[in-house]
Amino acid sequence: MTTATAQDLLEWYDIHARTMPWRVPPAARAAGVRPDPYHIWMSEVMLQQTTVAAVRDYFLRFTARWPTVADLAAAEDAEVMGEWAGLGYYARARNLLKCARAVVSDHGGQFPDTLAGLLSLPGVGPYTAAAVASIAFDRPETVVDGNVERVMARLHDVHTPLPAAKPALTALAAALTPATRPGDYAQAVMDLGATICTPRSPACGICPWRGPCAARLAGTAPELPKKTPKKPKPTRLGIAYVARRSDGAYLLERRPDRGLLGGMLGWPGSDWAEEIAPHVPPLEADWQTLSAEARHTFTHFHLILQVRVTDVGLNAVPRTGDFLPPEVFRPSDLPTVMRKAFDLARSHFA
DNA sequence: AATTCGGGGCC
DNA sequence: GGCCCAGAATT
Repeated sequence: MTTATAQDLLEWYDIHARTMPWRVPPAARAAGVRPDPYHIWMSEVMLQQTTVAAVRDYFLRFTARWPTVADLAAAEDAEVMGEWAGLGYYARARNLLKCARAVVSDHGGQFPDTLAGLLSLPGVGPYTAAAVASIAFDRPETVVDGNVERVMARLHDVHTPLPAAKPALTALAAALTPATRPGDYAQAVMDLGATICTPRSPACGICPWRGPCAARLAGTAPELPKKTPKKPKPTRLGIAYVARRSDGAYLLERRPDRGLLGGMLGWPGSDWAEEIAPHVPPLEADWQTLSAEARHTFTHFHLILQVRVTDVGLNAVPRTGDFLPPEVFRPSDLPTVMRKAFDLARSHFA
């Protein structure tokens, strides 16, 4: 049994590092190229509980539209929320904008370069602060994400279930973090977790840490890390109202900043509960219920959304929401469940 | 310590 | 269907 070292992983990373739009490859980093802290921060926020494949196009659109943190700070809320639509966890988008504005107003447009400074920013927690500090500012901070938890649990054959095991796994990860190339090391562990030490059927035979891995020796790698079982998801019901005006405008409303889909554009409707909640339609009209419902699963419940549609004239006055004309309303600004409802309604209007 | 927050890709 | 994902904020 050998001992796991950061050096062994870095040598693997020098050859096998994945390519990502926000990443500076190890060879370029060695030649002195520094990552843009704005790019690292934005990619890390987008990557929270989100796959690299899902993030890539969003990252490219955001950085093309807002090339600097000052550009982003000057954006309208609705622009940023619309550009984030479909990526999920919309509190991230609200905090992204808050954070950009804080960097401009409180830090002279430069991201703090310490763990504590980064932790003070909205939407930046222990993981993201360590990622930006190590990758963008070359500080020896320890990133602990799902990949690191899995790699450490296997490397040391830890059977304590998550999340209880997190402090122990964090300590094990910290003990391995090197003083030199901490950013490359952080990305190397995550690449290892994403490509070799995967949740199912890990490729232990080609792992740079196959020698020192305790779980490989014990044969327990595929079943680690253990996790406490999660609660079943209930089903909730609701109604969404899609009103189309004769000029092509649609009746939409901005959801409150807190809670589910907070800050996002959506169709007026009932609350979502075990039964259809009592409510008043957003507009007095002849509503038609579509035969198909929109089905959608959120983090903690399934939703079956009944869709009601109507055509109204130019003089229609809504109780709630605003009619957005075609040149203002982009369906891509809608979160996914609202877009599903729109797709059903659109086939009705067509 | 538990819960609330999205969405998609993979079995 | 459930599981996973470069988690953070709230209660």
